[in-house]
Amino acid sequence: MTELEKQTEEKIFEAATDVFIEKGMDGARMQEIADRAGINKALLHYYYRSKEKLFDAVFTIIAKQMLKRFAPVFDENLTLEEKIRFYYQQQTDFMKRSPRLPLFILNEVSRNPQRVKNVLKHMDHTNLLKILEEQHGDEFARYKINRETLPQIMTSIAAMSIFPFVAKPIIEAIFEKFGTNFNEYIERRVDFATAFTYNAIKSREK
Amino acid sequence: MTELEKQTEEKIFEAATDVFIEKGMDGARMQEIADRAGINKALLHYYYRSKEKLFDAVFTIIAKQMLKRFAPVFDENLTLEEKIRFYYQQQTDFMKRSPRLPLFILNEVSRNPQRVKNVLKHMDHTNLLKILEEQHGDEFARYKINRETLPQIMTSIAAMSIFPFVAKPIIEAIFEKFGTNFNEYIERRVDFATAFTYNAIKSREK
DNA sequence: AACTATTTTAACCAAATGGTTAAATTAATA
DNA sequence: TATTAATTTAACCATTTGGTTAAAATAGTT
Repeated sequence: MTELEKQTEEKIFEAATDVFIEKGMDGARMQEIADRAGINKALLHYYYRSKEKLFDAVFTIIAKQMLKRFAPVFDENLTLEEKIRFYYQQQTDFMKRSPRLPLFILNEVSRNPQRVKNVLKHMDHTNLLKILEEQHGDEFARYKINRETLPQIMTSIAAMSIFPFVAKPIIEAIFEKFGTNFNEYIERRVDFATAFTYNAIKSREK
Repeated sequence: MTELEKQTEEKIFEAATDVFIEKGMDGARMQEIADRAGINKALLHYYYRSKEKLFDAVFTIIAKQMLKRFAPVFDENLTLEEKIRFYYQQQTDFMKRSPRLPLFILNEVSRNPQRVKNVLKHMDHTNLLKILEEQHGDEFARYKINRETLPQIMTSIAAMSIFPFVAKPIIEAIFEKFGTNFNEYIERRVDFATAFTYNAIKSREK
C-alpha cells in the first residue's frame, strides 16, 4: 500500500465517519462523502465497493475505539470512588469532542442489534465480573452490591454521563428558560455525578 | 367532518405514527404508511399534502402527549420521594408500551432542534421552578438543592429512567453475557432508581 | 334520483440515489 | 522510458421515492 493510497483511504474514512455520524446511515449520501474527502464518486467506489461496506468499516472501528477507551476501568488500581470518577471523566471528555457520536451509535445499534454482538464478540467478558469482584469485593460486601444490583448501578452510571449529550437539544431548550447554561452544566457534571453516585452507593450500607 | 373521514384520517395518523417511530423521518416511506393504513398513496396525499406535514402532525401530537403525562408531577400533593417515584413509575410504564419512542424523539429533535421550542412554546415554564420551590422549599433547603444543583438532579432522574430503553440493544447484549434478564431488570428499575436517587439526595444533608 | 364527497385505479413525472463503465489523464515505479 | 497504479471525467443505468393527475367507482346526503 503506497503512501498516497493510505492518504486517500484515510481521507475517505474520515469523511465517511463525519457524514455517517451527522446524518446516520439512511441520511448519508455517497456524493457528500466523496465531496468532503475531496475526491469523486468513482474513486469512492474504487476503495469501498458499497455504502454498506463503508458504513460497516466506519461503525466497527468507532465502536472498538470507544470500548478501548474504557478498558482501563477494569485494570486501573483505583478505589471504587476513584474508578467511578475516572469513568465519568473519560466519558465526558470523549463526548465533549464528539457530541453526536453516542446518539449515532444508539441509533444504528437499534436499527441493527446484531452489530453490538459483532463488536462485543472479541471481548473477554467472562472475567469482567470476576475482576470487579476481586478488586472491590470488600466494598461490594459493605454496600450490598450483588449480581442483581450491579447491573442497576452500572446502567445508572452510563445513563448519567451519556444521556445529557444524547438529549442535549431538549435539555438546552429547557435550560434556556431556566437561565441555566449547558456548558457550565457539563463542566460541573463529572463532580456532581461522582458525588451523587457514590453517595447513593454508600447509603446502601446499613 | 364525517365519521368516515375521521376514521380514515385516524387510520392514516396511526399508521404514520408507527412507521415514523420505527423508521424515523428519513427511513419512513409514504407507500408503507399508505399500506399500513389500508389505503393508497393518492388518498394519503389527499389528507396530508406532504410527508413533511404528516411528520410534523405526528411529532407535535406525540410530544404533547408525553408532556401532558408528566404534568401531574408539578401539581400532585406528594413528598419529594413520592414525586420521584411517581415520575419513574409514569415514565417506565409509558416506555414499556412504547419502547422505541424515546430514541425516535431524541433523534428527530437532534435533526431539528427547533421542534423542541415549538412544543415547549405553549408551556408555562416560568412558574415551574417557583412551584417546585413552594412545594418542596423545606426539602430543598435541607438537602441544599439550589438553581445550580436542581438541573443536575433533574437530568439525572430523566437519564436513569430513559436511558435503559434508549440503549436497550446494547444493555441486552451485555446482560446476556452476564446472565441478567432485561425484563426482570426493568421490573426492578422503579424501586431501585427511586431508592438510589433519594438516597443520593438525602446524603447531601450535612 | 341527483348531487357531493370520498376512494380507488393506474399511469405518469422529476429528482435523487447507489452504482457502473470506459476512456483519458496523471503520478509512481522499475 | 515503459509500465503499472491511482485518479478524473463524464456519461449512463436501474431503482426508489415523493408527489401529481384524471377518470372512474363508490358511498353519503339531500
